[in-house]
Amino acid sequence: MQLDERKKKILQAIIRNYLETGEPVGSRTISKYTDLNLSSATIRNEMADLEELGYIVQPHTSAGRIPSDQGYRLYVDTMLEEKEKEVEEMKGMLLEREDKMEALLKQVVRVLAQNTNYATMISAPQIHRNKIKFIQLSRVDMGQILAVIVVEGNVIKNHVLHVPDGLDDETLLKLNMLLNTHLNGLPIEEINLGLIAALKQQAGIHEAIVGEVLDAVAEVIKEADNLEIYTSGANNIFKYPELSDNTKASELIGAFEEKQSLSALVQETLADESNTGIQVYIGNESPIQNMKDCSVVTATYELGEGMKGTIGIIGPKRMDYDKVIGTLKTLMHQLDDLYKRK
Amino acid sequence: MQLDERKKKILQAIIRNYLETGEPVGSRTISKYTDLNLSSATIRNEMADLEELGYIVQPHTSAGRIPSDQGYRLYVDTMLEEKEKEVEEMKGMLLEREDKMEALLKQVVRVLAQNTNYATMISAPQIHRNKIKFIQLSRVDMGQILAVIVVEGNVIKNHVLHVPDGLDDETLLKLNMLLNTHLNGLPIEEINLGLIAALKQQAGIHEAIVGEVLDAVAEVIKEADNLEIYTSGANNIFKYPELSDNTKASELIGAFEEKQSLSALVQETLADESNTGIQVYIGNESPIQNMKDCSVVTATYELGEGMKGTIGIIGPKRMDYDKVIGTLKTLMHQLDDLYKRK
DNA sequence: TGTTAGCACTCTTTTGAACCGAGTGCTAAT
DNA sequence: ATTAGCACTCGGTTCAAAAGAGTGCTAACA
Repeated sequence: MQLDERKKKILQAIIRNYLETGEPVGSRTISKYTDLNLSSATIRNEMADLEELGYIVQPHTSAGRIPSDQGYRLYVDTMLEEKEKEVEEMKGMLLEREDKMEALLKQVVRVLAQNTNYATMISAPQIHRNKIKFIQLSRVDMGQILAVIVVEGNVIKNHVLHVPDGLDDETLLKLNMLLNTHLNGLPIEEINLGLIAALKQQAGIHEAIVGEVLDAVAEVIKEADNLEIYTSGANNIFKYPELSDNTKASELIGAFEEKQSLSALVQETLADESNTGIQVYIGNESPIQNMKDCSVVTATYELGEGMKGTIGIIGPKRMDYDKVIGTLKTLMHQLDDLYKRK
Repeated sequence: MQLDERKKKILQAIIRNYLETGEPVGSRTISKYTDLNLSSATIRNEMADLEELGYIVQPHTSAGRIPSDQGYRLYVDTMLEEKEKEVEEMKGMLLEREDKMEALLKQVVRVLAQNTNYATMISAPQIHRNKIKFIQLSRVDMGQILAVIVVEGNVIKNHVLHVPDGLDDETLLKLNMLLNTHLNGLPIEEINLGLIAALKQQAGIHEAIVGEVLDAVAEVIKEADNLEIYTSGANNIFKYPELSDNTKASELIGAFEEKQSLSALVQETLADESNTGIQVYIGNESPIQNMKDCSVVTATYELGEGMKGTIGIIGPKRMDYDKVIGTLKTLMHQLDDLYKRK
């Protein structure tokens, strides 16, 4: 048996209706609300076929049909007709351009959640911070030295050193020279034990300071790993009864709070190199086990210089894929614009 | 009518029992489980009195009694006997001392949530950043200048300036001198339009740079206002049926995600100058409307130098006050120790 | 041969009645 | 002042019946 044009139309009608109502849809509904002009009986026959083909499912004998994961998948892959309306509103809200990255991301994720009524997340762009650009020690106070470390991508790390005995200007200058001549422009991987030992030796009695500075450098690298993730609208899941029973809600909220697990999503998304930059995970396809009753739509955004991040929208399987994907697309363009204008 | 000793004992028994079970407690239960040696009938009479006095409430005619807000209040104020057990466990977990403030706070709030099974929050200590300690411009790159601003409390702000035309060493030195001589040690309030104009004039063609630096200074102050709050264990509320119906859960989760509303709690707590540093808000007493079905216990912690922050525990009204208050107390001591050892 | 009307059948949801049990309030006895 | 006892209340449970939604199948039809 094959999926002919009429079956497709019926399937589409079933899914559309189910997306709206969240209730199983029966043959009469379809017969009335499509322009196919077929009786409910005919629809019934077709529905039996569609079920056999695996696109729809009956929760129980005397209920209507709901889309299976496979049905959603077909819908997303071939039947979407993006609608652009409503998305325009968002533009205005984002135009109040923000300088601070963190504030921008928080704003984006918030607007997105309000706009879609789903739970949303965004990961801060990952920056490959390989080279040390600049190191400087300055006296802030008697006994307090500020170490500033700048690595590629203008990621800056501050560290305050306590120097009980004080440090005269000359030594400070010498240490600065020492650090800069040896470390400036150096790829981080090349800082090895030998180099560290050499530095410490040259620093003489101030080797502790060099040690602390190197620790701070190490921390910059470490921070690159545990990427920051911002979320919003977690409580939107309560708008969908199929997700808001106690255990499911608890699991989802937990996953959202413990951002750790969301990073799996980010990894997965960044790894995949599809053409559009948008991916849809339906039910069990999701890389996060807790979200097997949800659909997850992710997008990769780029802020120039290869700074890539991930946006994710988590909702019920019957989410409004059209709208979500449309919204994400415009958002991606907007972030692009934002960067270019900078 | 008055609250004599026996009534107090009965009330205490009712509350204790209700804290454990979450079910309305009846007269027979009390008669059996206390050493008062009274029949259920007598207890019934006393309970009727206690209800009239407003300490307990009947959900419906043929149910047992549950404590009213007023009842909880009396219990918390006069009947607690702190038990220290269980709390010891926490010590170990915190001892892996963390240097980064943010990491420490996240760890604390997480341990606390796991330990108590309630939802928890912690606010980063508020620092009065009044004086500028140090300003420095350094060249990082051709065309990129890094401005570092340190204010009291060692709060550090970095800002990268783009200088398309470059800047020779001499000018850089001059600008540094200019900024430091005028701004170093200056209370932030004293930076007024006159001073700004004077600075800009002296900077001549580089007035734009001075402007940007001052903007960055302004931002440090702004950041002091929207204090950071970390949360954990929001999904613990699902462990208490009385909080996990759809609308309540949604509201609570929302409040937790939108940390904005939690700041009201912080303000309130910091304002109050009680002796113990621990406050208990029961039901409607809570400063946050969404939490009127909960109890909120807050503590103020101090990290020396007047850096004060707030810890909050949010749970059902029948929370284990003894344990929570005990835990908070030891935690406060621990944070104290942590600072002193630094 | 595809479509449709009709009907028996299935299964969930709703409704209502009966009943149970927990707990109270009150009265009368101790 | 305390208590035993009893009638009463009211939510929860159970069960059966009815309603409703939807299906599958058959037979008729174009």
